[in-house]
This record gives sequence, C-alpha cells and structure tokens, in this order.
Amino acid sequence: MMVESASETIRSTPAAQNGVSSLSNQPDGAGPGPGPGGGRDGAAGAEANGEMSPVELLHFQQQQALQVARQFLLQQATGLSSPSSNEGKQPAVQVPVSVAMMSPQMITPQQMQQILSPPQLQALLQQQQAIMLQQLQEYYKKQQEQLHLQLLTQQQAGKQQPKEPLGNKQLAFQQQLLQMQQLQQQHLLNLQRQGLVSLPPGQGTVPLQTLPQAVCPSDLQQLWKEVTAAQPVEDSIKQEGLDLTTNTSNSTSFSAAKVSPPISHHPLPNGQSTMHTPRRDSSSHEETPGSHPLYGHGECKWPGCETLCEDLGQFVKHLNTEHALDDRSTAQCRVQMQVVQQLEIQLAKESERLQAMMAHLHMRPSEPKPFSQPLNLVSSATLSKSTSDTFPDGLPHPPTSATAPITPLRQGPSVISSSTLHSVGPIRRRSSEKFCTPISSELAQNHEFYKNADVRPPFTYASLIRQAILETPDRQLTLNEIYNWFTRMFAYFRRNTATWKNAVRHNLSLHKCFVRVENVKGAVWTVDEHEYQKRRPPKMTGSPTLVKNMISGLGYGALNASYQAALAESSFPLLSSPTMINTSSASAMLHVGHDDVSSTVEQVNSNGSSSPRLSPQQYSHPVHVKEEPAEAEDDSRPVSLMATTNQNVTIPDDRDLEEELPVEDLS
DNA sequence: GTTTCCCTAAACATCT
DNA sequence: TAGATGTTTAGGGAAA
Repeated sequence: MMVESASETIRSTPAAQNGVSSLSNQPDGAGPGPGPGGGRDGAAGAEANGEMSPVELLHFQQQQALQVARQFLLQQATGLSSPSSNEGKQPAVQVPVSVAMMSPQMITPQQMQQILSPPQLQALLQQQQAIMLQQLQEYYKKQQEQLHLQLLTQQQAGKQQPKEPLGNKQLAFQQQLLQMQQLQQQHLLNLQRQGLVSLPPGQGTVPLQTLPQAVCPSDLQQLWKEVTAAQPVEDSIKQEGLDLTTNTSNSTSFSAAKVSPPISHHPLPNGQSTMHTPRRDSSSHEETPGSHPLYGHGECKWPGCETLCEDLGQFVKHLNTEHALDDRSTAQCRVQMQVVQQLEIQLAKESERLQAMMAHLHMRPSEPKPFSQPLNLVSSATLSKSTSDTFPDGLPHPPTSATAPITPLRQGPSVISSSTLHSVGPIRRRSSEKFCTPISSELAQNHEFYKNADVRPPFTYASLIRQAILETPDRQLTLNEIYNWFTRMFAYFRRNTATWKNAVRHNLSLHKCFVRVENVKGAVWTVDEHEYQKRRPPKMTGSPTLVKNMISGLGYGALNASYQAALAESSFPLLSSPTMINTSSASAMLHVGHDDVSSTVEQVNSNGSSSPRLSPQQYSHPVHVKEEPAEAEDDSRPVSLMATTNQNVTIPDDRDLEEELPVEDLS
C-alpha cells in the first residue's frame, strides 16, 4: 500500500517525527501506539481528538504543504532527489525524499545554507509553491464540492424515495467515497513525496486522513442511511471516481502516482481503515452555514450560479431544484472535472518546470566526497550577499560560459561549480577553499561569466590575489597590477573600488603568504606558496568520516588513481599527513611542497637560475619583507627564503596550477 | 561557547 | 598636498 510505504518512508524522517508521523498513526496497526490518532478508525473515535473546522483543516493543510514544499526544494537543490524519482520505484541510486529529509547529516550545512539562503531563489520557489499549492487546494476543494454535491443530491433524492436498507449499491457508493478520499490521500502523498505538500512538524497528532477531507466518512454514512441509492447517480459518481483516478495518474507525472496501485473498487486494508477513520464529527460543520463547499457568502457556489441563499436550508433547496441531477448539472460536473484535470496537468507542468529550474540553477550540489570526483569539484562556497542584486530578475544566473543544460539533479557534476551558482548566497567565500575548488579551474570555466556578470567570485581575496600573481609569468605583481587583474577578470570589482581595494591591500599585508619584494619597478607582491598552503586548514576537506575511511581503507601506499588525483586536487596539508605520503607522487609533492621546503629552497638557491623566471632573490635590490609576526618557524627562516619561497615551491605550485586545469594526468 | 577564518571598515603612516 | 601604497586594528558573520 502506498500510504503505508510512504508513511514508512517518511516516518523515519525528522519531519516525520512530528508532522508526518501522522501517517504512522494510521489505524492500520502499524502505528507506534494508540496515541492520539490511534482510535480514529471509527466514527466514535473521531470526536476524541477535538474538532477541526474546515477552515482549520485548510489552514493546516496549507501549512503542511508549505513545509514539505520547502523540504522538497531543499532536497531538489541538494540533489538528493531527482526528477526521475517520480518513478514509482525508488531506484537504488536515488535517495528517497524522506531519507533526504531524515538525514540532515547527508546535507551539509553549507548545502542547506546554499540552497535556502538566496532570497531570490526562495522567492522564486515560494512563488512556485504558491502556484502549486493553490492549484492543489483548488483541486481538492473541487473534489470535495462535487462529492458533497452528489451526496446532497442523493440525500434529497432519498427523502423523496422510500428508504431502503443498505445494499450493494450503498456499499459501492461508500467505496466510491472511500476511493475518492483515498485518491486524495494518495495524491497528497504523491505530492508529498514530490515535496509539493508537506506534513510539517508539530502536527503529528493529526492523521493524514484528516487533511483533505471536508466530508468525513461518518458523515457520509449518516447521510447515506437516508439515501436511496440511485443508480444513475451512483454511476455518475463512479464514473467521476474513475475519471479522478485517471486524472491522478495522468495529470500528475509524479512518482507516487505511478507507484500507487491502480485504484480498485476494493478498499485496500490500509485505505479501508483509513477511510473509516473520521477525525471529527464533521456533521456539525457540514450543516453550518457557509461550510458547504458549494455555499459561501450567502450564495451558491455552483459554477455559473450565484444565487443568493439566506441559509443553508434554502441553499439545499436551491441546490436540489436548480442543480439536480440532470444533463446540465452533469455536463457542468464534467466541465469542472476537466478544469480540475487541466489544473492538475498544469500543476504537473509547473512541478516539472520547477524541477528543471532547480536542476538548472543548482546543477549538482556539493558532493560530500571530494575524493571521488577530483575534477570539477563543486564548491560549497557561497558568495557575497552583495550579489543578491546581481540580476534584475533576482535569479542566480549561471555562468555564461557554462554549457550546462537542464540536467537531472542526479546527473554527474556539472561544469559549473555550485560556488558559481551560489554566488547569491551569503558572503562566505572560504568554503571554496575548503572544498578545494581549483580557483583557476573555476575561473577558466567561468571566465566569461565573471568577466561580464556582476557576480562576486566565490573566492577569498587571498585566493584571488594569489591567482592573479600566479597567472603572471614571473609570479609577481604590483599592487596596481593586482587591481587591474581584479577589474579585468571580474566585473564585480569594477565597482565598489574602495571596498575591495582596501581589502586587497589588507590581505596583502595581513597574510604572510604574500611577500612584498622590492623590484626595479617598485614593490611587487609575490606568493609564498608554503605559507599559503600552510594557511589552509590542516584538515581534510569534505567529510571527515570519508577521509578517515579512505585513510584506513587504503592504507599505506594503496592510493588508487582517483585518490591520487584527488590528492593532487586537494590541499597540500592533506599530503602533509604522514599516512598519506607513501606514494611517490604524494611524497614527492609533499617533500617539495611542504615538509622539505627548506632543503629544497637551499637547492634552488644554490643554482638560483634553475627557474627561468625572474626570481625575487635575483634582484640585487634589498628585499623588503614585511615583518612577520613572532612565529618560531617563520622567524627561523631567512629573509631570502621568504622572498624566494614562491620559486622554491615551483613544483607544487605548478602542480597546483596543473591540478586546477581539467586534466586527469595526475593519477 | 570557543576558536578560526574571512570580510569590511577605518585610521594611520609612508612614499611618490 | 593629494593620491597611492602599506600596516594595523576592530567589529561582525559564518563555520568548525
């Protein structure tokens, strides 16, 4: 049973612990206990849980829908669910929505923030949510209206006809009603699995079956006792029910709709119990003026009819006289059905569009496994809040150089890193380094984008400065040249001059990795790669657990190709780990790039001309090195070393440059 | 709650 | 003297 499976899936989610747990409270015996909803499988137990007016139900339903819609968006954005998840089965590679919901640890906080923080994106998504939810609400409202209409018609017809005991027709009609409600529930579940509606936390005591119901089964049964089953009406309802089935499965391209078995006229065990679990004595509500689906604000809500009715009784009379079961009413019902169907189709289209938009905008959210995909590592970097107004439409535009199509969320890593995408996020840039996003690769791929779009690059000032310096043949730049590089490479830096220039200067002065060298043409800035790498957090980026597992699993000298590539792609501090330097490549990189800097420096210094590039130490001018803060190892370093470090670490530096290129020759 | 990193802003000094 | 350059400090946000 779909409801059961869905509830099982959702039950384990955090959200399910509260709001969605109502599913598990269904009186199918699978619930954790009697609980508040345990006794709702009977009409008598419905009253025990308090009354909930239709308005409250609607409000509750809307809130739930919004809640899960947000979760859905989050999941879509994080790539934990995919459009293909619409298929009925949950593919092994797919993470069920509920799993994604229940596993916040699978969604890194960065991802969460990336997805949810951009206000424009949220506004867009909320708009989509509003559209879909509105359509959903309307759809169910129509369903309820029609259902109730038919019931009232039956009721009136029954009053004019002699009572008959409950027979097969009545049972069939009840089954139709149950199917109707079951359809609603299934549809809700479908949408919930799609994330379009939600069962928010804090509503755990409300069973699912209370959500879409404006007409409760007990009420219907009571009505039915006075109704003589009229065959035409029943057929009509049955046909509508079948149509509904068709609508549900057709118009909604959702997975659960396909997962759910075809609606049969045999109430399923779950459905049966579900259907017979009225949550409230809705009779009072149904009889309350204004509560009738087709009666509101003192007038008849029948499509095309706005007849004023003083009270519900008059309305019922009007309903039975003007909207009795005839060809006209039937045709109107048909039209209404088509309207609903169209709305559902539109809902499905909007949903697909939303998914496509999400897929396009978010591409491939950050993978928690930086090792497995050394290339095109997506960055969790977020970007400056100041870029939120980058585009007039308020949407995060992808880089222009990106040829990223609208790809499924489960597709492989995109050319565009998420750091680019999340340029609308809050200002947090160091994340790009944490995920070892190769800045040169990022820039190479999205050069045109950054050059033209007024989007702040998702890199720290230090990274950008370093990149600017390293891009030059002699690995040195004057401050003004750094400025020019910034303005040349990024449209964003063509404005806010004072801010970022000050930041550049501040970074140059603050970070030890930037060494000021007196040149013939003035002061130039170079990069002390050793200091730069040392500056990085000496811990593995990405999932610590993954790192630990990889370390323990691979063991000494058991690095595979991808891992080595990842190593090269990753930060050098990783290589500094004694357990990681057993491969020749890694150790070589390490020795040159990190641990043995001094010796290597001595080597290079001895034959100072080893580097064809102009080395700072080749200058005869006195090297002006900014005073380093009191630090043992740094103080022990000679000034010349400081000035020439960027040359001495040529190998790792080059490797760094290589790694940032989309090559895979590191294995 | 603490630490670290980063950004931003500002003040100040020095140099051209 | 003005502007550029360089240094330093402080405050706050975010993440670990």
